[in-house]
Amino acid sequence: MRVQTARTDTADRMLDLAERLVQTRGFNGFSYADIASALDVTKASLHYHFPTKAELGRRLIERYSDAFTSALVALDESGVGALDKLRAYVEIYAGVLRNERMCLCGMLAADYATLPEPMKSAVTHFFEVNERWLAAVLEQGRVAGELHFAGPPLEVARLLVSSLEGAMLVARSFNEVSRFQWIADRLLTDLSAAESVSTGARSIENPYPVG
Amino acid sequence: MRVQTARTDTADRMLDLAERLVQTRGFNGFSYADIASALDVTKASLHYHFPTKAELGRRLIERYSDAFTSALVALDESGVGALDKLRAYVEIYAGVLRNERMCLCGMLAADYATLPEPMKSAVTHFFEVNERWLAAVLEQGRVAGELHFAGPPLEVARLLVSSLEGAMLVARSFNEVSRFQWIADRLLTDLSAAESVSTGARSIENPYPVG
DNA sequence: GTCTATAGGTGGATAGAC
DNA sequence: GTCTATCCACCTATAGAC
Repeated sequence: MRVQTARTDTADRMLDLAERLVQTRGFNGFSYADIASALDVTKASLHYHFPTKAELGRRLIERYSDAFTSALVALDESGVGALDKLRAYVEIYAGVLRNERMCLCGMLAADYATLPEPMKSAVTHFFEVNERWLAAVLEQGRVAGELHFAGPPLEVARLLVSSLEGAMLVARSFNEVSRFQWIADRLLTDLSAAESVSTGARSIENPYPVG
Repeated sequence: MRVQTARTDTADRMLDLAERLVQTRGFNGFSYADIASALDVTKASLHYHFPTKAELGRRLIERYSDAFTSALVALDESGVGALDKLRAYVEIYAGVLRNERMCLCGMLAADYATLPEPMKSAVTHFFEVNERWLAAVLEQGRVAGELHFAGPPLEVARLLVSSLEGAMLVARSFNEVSRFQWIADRLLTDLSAAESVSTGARSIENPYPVG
């Protein structure tokens, strides 16, 4: 059993940069040359670790999805209430946006038609995992009397995922994180109040700086 | 004053196809060669009408934005109520999605970081126009007692634009228009009911088949 | 207004030395 | 595991004939 010598493995650094490039420029908006020059390695070295761009893309989603899932599991094990879970969930998105990025899978959803098949199914799987987790949280909150909404939790969960992804997409164009924050706050307010009573100043803390 | 001879001008056909390619594959997901081969012309001919890809992109947004604005003006002049305006607005989006496309400017928002400057400002302008129009409709509906929401209309308008864009983005990945329709219906229901009472089957008619 | 031809560059990807 | 060198397909864009 051998621990990696380098603090950050080369392949990981490649993935880190590739991830940022996809999240900012899209899957068709960067090249192996971009990564190679930034990391001071050759394209050939990149191809050693990631034979094809399709494979690189697949690995990116895999890693991103796993990290996301871990964060959601950690939230479940934290024992906090449903509303706080939703706040933390929103904060993950906000952290991504603060780094001037779009959600990896939200970005890939835009590029969807041009993606190789393995990446396509990984993208939709990401959304489904998120929707299922949110649906469970919503149900938990409804049972606890903490959240109020009509209809199936999964349907509300889908509204949340779509709205947050869209809010990131648009807010990033304006380079205004506040655009995202206001929308996210309003979505949560509408769920936590018995009737639609969302006015005044809302703010959310900052516990999950991510990505 | 001379009417174009051809039923559809060549430049228009080029724009039509380029628009579809951007809406399905993104601005970095197609080439002049794609358009040329599909229309049976040469790349050089394309460059005659649209010297650079940046100029082609700018013209695409211009045309799309103008068509959208015309549709909104027509709605204003139709004299229908605020809720029906919102329904028609949603139906424009639904029509785009049914053609297996993403909103042009929603797609370009994903490609934003890679766009030439003139395209960037045209994209954000599109969103602002939509938000302003929606804010006016929301205010109209609130005054008429037809819509119920708290806070500034512009804030709710931004929620609507972002949520609809996100719903298109995600629904297109699943190739499920119904995902979009459920979310859009729920958004409108939440605005039209005094309290959040959205259950059961909702449906919306189909008056604006669009691009 | 459309064509042929091509420039000049970059894309993803591979062979083979070290 | 990283390099040099290279392939070939494709990219945006232009020159100049018709």
